[in-house]
Formats: sequence, structure tokens, C-alpha cells
Amino acid sequence: MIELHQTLSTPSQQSEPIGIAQQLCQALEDDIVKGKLPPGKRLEEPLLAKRFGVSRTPVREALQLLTATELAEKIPNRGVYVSLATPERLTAMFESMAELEGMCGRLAAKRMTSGERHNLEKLHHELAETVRLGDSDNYETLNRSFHNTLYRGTHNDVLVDVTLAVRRRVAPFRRVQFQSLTRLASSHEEHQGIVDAILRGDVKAAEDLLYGHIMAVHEISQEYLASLRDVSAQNDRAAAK
Amino acid sequence: MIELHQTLSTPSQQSEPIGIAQQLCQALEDDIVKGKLPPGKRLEEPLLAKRFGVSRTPVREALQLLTATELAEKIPNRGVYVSLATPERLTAMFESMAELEGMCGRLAAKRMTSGERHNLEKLHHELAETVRLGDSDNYETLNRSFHNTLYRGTHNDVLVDVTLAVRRRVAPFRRVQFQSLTRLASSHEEHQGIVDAILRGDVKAAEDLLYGHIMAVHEISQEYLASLRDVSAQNDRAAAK
DNA sequence: CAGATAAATCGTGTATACATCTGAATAAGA
DNA sequence: TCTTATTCAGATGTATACACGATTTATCTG
Repeated sequence: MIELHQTLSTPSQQSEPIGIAQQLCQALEDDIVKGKLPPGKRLEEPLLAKRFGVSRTPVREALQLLTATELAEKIPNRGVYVSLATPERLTAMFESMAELEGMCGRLAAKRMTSGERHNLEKLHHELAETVRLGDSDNYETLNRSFHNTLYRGTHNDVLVDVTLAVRRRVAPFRRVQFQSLTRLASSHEEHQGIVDAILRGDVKAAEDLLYGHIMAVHEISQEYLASLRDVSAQNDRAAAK
Repeated sequence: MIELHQTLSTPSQQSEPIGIAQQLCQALEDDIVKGKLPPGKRLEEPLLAKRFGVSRTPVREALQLLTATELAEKIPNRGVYVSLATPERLTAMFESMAELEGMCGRLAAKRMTSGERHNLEKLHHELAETVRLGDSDNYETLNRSFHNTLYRGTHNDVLVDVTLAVRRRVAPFRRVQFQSLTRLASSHEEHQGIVDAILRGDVKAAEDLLYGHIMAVHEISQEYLASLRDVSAQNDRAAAK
């Protein structure tokens, strides 16, 4: 009845020994993002335990990790439920992310060392290559490094943590943008302006450009969310049959 | 050998049924903040289980909650350790908090409804009363509501969550400011300016004043941290005897 | 037949038992 | 005596069992 996952281990970066709970959490995240687990769906421990072939203990741990990322919420004595991803909530997430990225950009433009600035420039050039090749997978990876470098440029570990936490939360909805090659190109163009602003220490421009850079993804994601709703509706119809 | 806690239930707000794990987490937080559990200290499950008279299961849950707040960090297969609270990290926390409060203030000044603005003013007046009476306990409670109202004024649930998360992280070090009555008064004076800025929709002023309001606590907390280090040093000497 | 109440069913919360891993102490060898 | 291997104690990771609570179904009463 329920489709079993053939393997829990992710093909990439299996090198470091990661716990079962984290793998379960990752798997559940993916399922939530892809709409297999619709918002509001109850996540029952015995079911998941059977599905993944483990006991309830690591499942509970995974669920707690999930709730920590706000992708699901727990009601005491009543189980864990997939969080609702309303358009309003999506807007709120992107606004928060945009504000945080802008903040990071402003501080980074002020504080980055010359070495860090050079590093950012280098990543930007490597990104150009992936755009030329249309290599969206590597673009996503390098793009992550690009933004990470910005965050760390603030020289504020807590701010880095906070920003990364929010990014994990929006990541599901950001990911879809990379499927469009035209978006890839315009994203890279925006990066150009950002890098310029950072290199010349233009605090205000860095902040504003980064804010816009994130908000540009907002609309795209809303369309994606709408398409998910269509899929969900289809599933509902199929289930009602 | 090890002093047992007489009760796990907190005297205040015991009304709502809260889980054991959360109570353990709270207790551990307090112990960490008060220096009973020094940074770097290993938190061993069997020990804590005995100490609180419960099994390892809820203890593990509590530790996971702790690590989610970054007050402790977990190394796979090697246990959970109390995070280090260096002066640099403290500065980073306060800077992040100040930036976030400023951000919230800016958005709140722009978006709060007249009802919300009125509510903020009302809380401000109630705070004035506690200052007059020197009632630091109620000041802390009302102060929390005051800032919560600001956060919610952004009309952005995610931003509220993020800000609250960081506040939980700095809360330990903010708390000490309320022990000083002079700080209570100056804190309230700063609130006055903030309320004025919000009421007249002065976006920039609200942001700047809130940034300063948080950073004012920074120095006080650094002194507190220094005093904690003294205590820790004394403990070390006593243990070495 | 509608509403309320009681019993059964199922999931969560907690405790206990077992497996695996880590760090250290000890023993063996050079 | 120092280095290295091995063993061993203890903690973490996982599985299983039990207690509690909630929800649902069935029964009873009006």
C-alpha cells in the first residue's frame, strides 16, 4: 500500500557518518516539499517506523528535528502535523529572507577582508561558467557557497546561523527557480551588481540589491506553490474515486 | 551526592500541560545560565536521568531541544556539550538581536494598525507603573509583552519566530539587566522614544532607537559574563583542592 | 431518531533492555 | 621506558514494552 524507499542513504556526500534521524528528517523534508505529504497531514510514528524499517525512537527524533525547522508542528499528546504553506506564509518567509540577506550584505560590504572579497569574486566567476553551460546542479551548489560567503562576511556567527536557519526553511521553495535557465541568467546578472557593490564597499547598494535578489524569487515560488496545489487537488480527486 | 530538584514544575504558568522534556530543557537552560553547568561541560544522559528521576528518553528529548536553541551542541556518538559563551559570541548575539529588533521596529512603524499602536502605548504606561514601584519581576514580564507586540506589528509571522528564537538565545544574558533599578529606569526612557517614533510612523527613528535599546544591554551583560568567569574560576580552584 | 455516555481502539509518552561506538586503562612488545 | 595493541567500562544509538491519553465507535437513554 505504501511505497517503500529503496534506500535511506543519499547518493551524494555519504562520506561523513550521519545519523539515521537526520536521514529520516531529510527524507520527510523532501516528501513535504514535493507535496507527497500535504500540509496538515498527520505524521504518525508507527506508520513512519514501518515505512522506513526502523523503530519509533529515531522516528520521534526525526520528527522533533522537523518541528525545529518549522516544517511541521507538534501538538502535545496529539501528534505531529505538516505545517501549512499558505501564500501569506510564503511571502513572510521570503520577506524575512530578503531582509536578512540585505542585512548580511550591508555588514559584509563593511567588514569583509580583501581575501574574502577576492573569494566572493572568484565564486562569481565560477558561477558564470555554470550559467554558460546551463549546469543548474552546479549552479545551485556554487550559489549556496556564494551566499554563504556573504553571510560569513558579516563576521557574526550568530547572524550566520540565523540566516542559514531561515534559508533552510525557504530552501524548498527557492529550489524550483533553478529549473528555469532564464532565471539562472538573470540571477547571475543580479549577482554581478551585488559583487560590484560589495567590492567598492557600497553598503546601501549591497543591502538593496540583495533584498531585490531574494524577492525576485518570490513570484516564481508562488507560481510553484500554485502548481503544487493543482497536483494536490488531483490527488484528492483520485483518492475520492 | 547530587542534589535532587524538589520539583520540576515551575511555580508560574503551570496551568497549561507542558511536557517533561520541556521542563527538563528549561531547568538545564537555567543551570547553564547561572553557571552551574559551565561551558564545555558534558551533559551525560544517565546522570541527568538519575538527577531528575526520569528515564533517559525524555532526557534525550530535552537535550535535543537544548541543541536546537544552540545553548548546547551535540557531537554524534560523543554526547552533548554546553556551548561556549565567549565575549565575541555574546557581542555577535546582541548585534544580531539589535539588528532584528531594529528591523521589526522599522516594519512595525510602517504597518501597525491603530489598534496595535494603542496597545503598545498601553503596555508602555503599565511599564511606567512597575518602574515607579521598582517591581522588576513584573517589568520583565511586561517588557516581554512590549517587545512581542512590536514583533507582531511587522505582520510577518516568520520574522516574529526568528526574532523570538534569537531572543531566547540572548535571554539568559538580558535577564541580568533587570536587577539594576537604574537600568530599569533608563530602559523605560528608551521605550518612550521608541513608542513616540512608532506612533508617528517614523520608520528610521524606530529602527535606530531599537538598535540602540538592545545594544545598551550589551555592556551590562559583558560585565555579568565577566563575573560568571570569576565564579567559574573559584569553582575550579575549589575542585582542584 | 438525536443526543449523550461508555467502552474499545489507536497513538503518544515514558521506561527498560539490547547493540554499538568511543575513550581510556592496561598489557604486551621493542 | 616508551610505543602500540588490546581489552574493558561506560555512554550513546536503537529497539521493544508498558502506561497514559485521545479519538472513535458502539450502546443506551430521552
